[in-house]
Amino acid sequence: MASKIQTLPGFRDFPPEACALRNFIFRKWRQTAISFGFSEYDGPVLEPLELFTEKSGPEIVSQLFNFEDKGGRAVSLRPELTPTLARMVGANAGSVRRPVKWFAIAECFRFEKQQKGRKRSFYQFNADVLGEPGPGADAELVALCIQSLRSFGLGPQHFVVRLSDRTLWMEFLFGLGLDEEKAIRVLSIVDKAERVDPEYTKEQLAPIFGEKTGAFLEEIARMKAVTNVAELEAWVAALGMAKLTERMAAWKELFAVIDGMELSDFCRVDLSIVRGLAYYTGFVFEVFERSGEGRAIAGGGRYDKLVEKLGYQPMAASGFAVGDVTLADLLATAGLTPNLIEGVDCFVVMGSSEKERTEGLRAVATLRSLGISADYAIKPTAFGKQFKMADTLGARLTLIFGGDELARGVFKMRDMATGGEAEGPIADLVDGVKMRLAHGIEK
RNA sequence: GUGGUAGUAGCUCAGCUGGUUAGAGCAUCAGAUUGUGGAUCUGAGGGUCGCCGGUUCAAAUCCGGUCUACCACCCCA
Repeated sequence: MASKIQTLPGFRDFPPEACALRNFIFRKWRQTAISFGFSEYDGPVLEPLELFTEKSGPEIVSQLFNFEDKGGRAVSLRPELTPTLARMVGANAGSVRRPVKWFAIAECFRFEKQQKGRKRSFYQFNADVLGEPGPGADAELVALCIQSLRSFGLGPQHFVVRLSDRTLWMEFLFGLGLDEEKAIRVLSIVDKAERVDPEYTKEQLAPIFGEKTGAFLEEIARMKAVTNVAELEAWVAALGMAKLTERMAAWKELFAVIDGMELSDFCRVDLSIVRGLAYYTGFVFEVFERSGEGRAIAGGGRYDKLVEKLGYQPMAASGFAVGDVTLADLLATAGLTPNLIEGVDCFVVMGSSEKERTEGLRAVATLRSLGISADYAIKPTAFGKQFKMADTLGARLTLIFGGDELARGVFKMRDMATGGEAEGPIADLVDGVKMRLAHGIEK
């Protein structure tokens, strides 16, 4: 036998059970997004390499599935959807209805070593609001993100949305006299601070703050202790920086919507969330698993400069993404993976005589044409075996087309859950079946 | 890219310090069962023990490499 060819590392097969779970997740995402008035879009899986390097810099190439196509073009499978979206909206900036509320469910690819929750191919639920710079857009996205998780049965005991603000951070650091470059360096140090030795953090900060490093770290500790808007306001007031005080209006607006939608239980202010990339410009948020590892489930934020960076008219933008892999993990650990076995409505049992087969097959075809799912044994099989198949396939109703029944112009229906049986004239097949499917048959 | 752990049937695993023809449960298929499913019993199929090489009279077992998975770094758009 030839060597068995497996899936590439980080890629998955989706046999029916896995596919059913995937589609279940997609369905919830789609339903929720539509219920929020978002419109679905999609884009090419393969894009010019520059689209991604333009946004994130040449360093990301090491994590891209990129190659040269036969026309000599540098191309890459998409690692995310945001640049595609920005292009699409930017190119149609003059004519799209604003605010743009769009979502996508897209397969994305990243060439990196896989581990739990991280594959090389995964599906992302993306939602974005463009053309609306105010906090209302961010609030709408937070709300959608929360509702999309709730639609799976997840609640505040399972996850928490941690909200932060890149604007607040930058103004704070500017207020301390840093320039943009230094401020960004400090952010990346702070971002990692939770995971590394405090002494190391101190060493990293020393060249920037000198002897004030200790004082800075104390201030950071106070800042990170903030968990709600009232505390944030108190912290800002104590600092006495005018720009930060101004910024509080946006926070109040954000939480006015979150409170109004009764989502406060899901949200927490957490300024330790900085998120890696420099292109975030305002509110940012991450959703974390509440129990156990505290893995990140979703993340997003405002990226007002990206559309312009891609060469279009400036347009405010904010968005988030959720991956299918971590979500499926979370659902599994929370015991919220539903039973996805989808049984057929009817299984038609038929005798092996020509008349029985003919009548049975006609019934199958009729039911199917009306959208009632129906299955049968492809090759003539013993009755007992056919019932077994009906059971295995999860049929709700078994229809029996046998010699005894046909001689009287009827067929028999058996409710596979109750074991109850009833007969009906073949002429009224559809009505009989619909009625029994709706109400079952008493034993 | 770096390091750690693991890999035996579709799944979960057993296989003692190397020793005939590699096992079990579940699952699948068939029969008991040619007009009634879930249960039970009987049987079958399914493995080059991840792959390549080495040591040995002899390797699933020991050694080296490699691939893959998981975990921790790096990164996280």
